[in-house]
Amino acid sequence: MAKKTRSSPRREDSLSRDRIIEASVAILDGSGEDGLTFRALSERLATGPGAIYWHVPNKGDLLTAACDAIIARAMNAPLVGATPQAIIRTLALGMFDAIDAHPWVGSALTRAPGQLPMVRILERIGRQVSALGVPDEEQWATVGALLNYILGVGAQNAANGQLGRMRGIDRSDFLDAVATSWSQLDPNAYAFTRSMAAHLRGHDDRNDFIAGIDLILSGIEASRRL
Amino acid sequence: MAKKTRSSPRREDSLSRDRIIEASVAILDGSGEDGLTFRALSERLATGPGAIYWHVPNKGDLLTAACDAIIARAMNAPLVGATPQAIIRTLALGMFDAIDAHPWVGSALTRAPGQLPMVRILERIGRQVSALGVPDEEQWATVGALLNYILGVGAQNAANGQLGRMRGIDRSDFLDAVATSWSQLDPNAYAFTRSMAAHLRGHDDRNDFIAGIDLILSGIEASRRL
DNA sequence: CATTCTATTGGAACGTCGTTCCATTTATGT
DNA sequence: ACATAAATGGAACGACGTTCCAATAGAATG
Repeated sequence: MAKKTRSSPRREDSLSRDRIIEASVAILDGSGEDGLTFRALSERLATGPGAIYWHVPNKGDLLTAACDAIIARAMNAPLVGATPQAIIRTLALGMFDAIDAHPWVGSALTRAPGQLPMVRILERIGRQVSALGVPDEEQWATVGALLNYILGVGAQNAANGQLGRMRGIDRSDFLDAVATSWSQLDPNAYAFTRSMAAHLRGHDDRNDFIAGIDLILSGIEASRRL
Repeated sequence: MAKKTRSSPRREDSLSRDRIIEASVAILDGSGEDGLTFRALSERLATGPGAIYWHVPNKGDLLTAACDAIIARAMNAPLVGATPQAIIRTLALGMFDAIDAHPWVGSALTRAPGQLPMVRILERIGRQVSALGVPDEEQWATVGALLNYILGVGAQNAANGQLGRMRGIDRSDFLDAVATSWSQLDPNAYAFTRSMAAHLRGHDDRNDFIAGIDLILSGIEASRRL
């Protein structure tokens, strides 16, 4: 890769970081994480791997950049919300929907700690936590609770999609298979897990996700009242 | 790979699933996720890749099995706790410490959704949530909040360790580098993140982690009182 | 004890990946 | 028009997960 210089492209059909990222997102959406290879990318862009490396340092950075393109879109959506709580809920749902539409974002996020995509989310949520009146010394832990919960659900959704794809079945069939295997566990050793198997079938991911957010929000409120 | 039959080994130095998993854990601890290859494993066990495949179906399953060995140890530790809350705190800290000692477990966990290692954690936490008096229909979301938070922190710790290793620096130096890059962000667009940069240096991961657990626990309590 | 059979072994080989290298092409500045 | 530098694209490298298969070693059989 090299430093950037020129402002206007030298050729009409020239390569650019943005075109590469755009193509990467398309491949990731269409073929999942494993589908993104420099060879697939070369073919789609009608070029060779070497040309791509002129614009992008390595695959990890490319994945992070593709992830950031999605996150930036999700976090720049206009926020209509009366209270900080309402805005946090909207932000969280925005993340959920973004990862639901682009499952690879879930795992890409966890591989880029402290980098741009994560910082975007941290900032948006942090401001609302601050607006909530959480004292300075508790803000990190509070934002961390929300952020890590969102990341945890996202990573889980990503993994479900990935495993399902590998076995050639869709997400709900995969969850069904998990529910079946849970219901065959030892009744004594895994009583709780067995009781959850029923709930796992046909539950609403999104509802359960936002219920978790509400739980944390009410924890924040409870702590604030002490 | 093949089906299991024999009970006693045919040779003294014979291969076995357990010996392979044990060696995998050693390699993962010593060289991180990328260090675990069938070639490295072959060398350590003084055999060839083909022999390993007789006992293990593929790399993914091997990683999950290695992960499960760590999780099983952590979740079978004796639990002394007066209240369900205290037990949940102990379990969560056990997970934190296990991932801190074996960072690769953090990312291995997210790649095995609904499988044995996750189920172990789900069961242990679920029982305490149940003991807490959370109504049946809220148990899934409640356990999910705790579990996903733990997973999120774990994945984050794993990623920090992995990125640090790649750059040849240790964890605290890596966090320091992140803090530096945060403090150079635009003051208007990233005011909150900048204010967190200071906290990031020299904070106690473990304390912040348990503070998040307490936040969720108090949210559970608050919801229960409604 | 000799022989057969089958579970296991270990190393060679295949296809794919990320990445590097480099000869070639294209636009710019003189 | 020519020299220079930016940008391209395809060949090649080393490492990986996995498959294949000829060789072994203990168990079972006679």
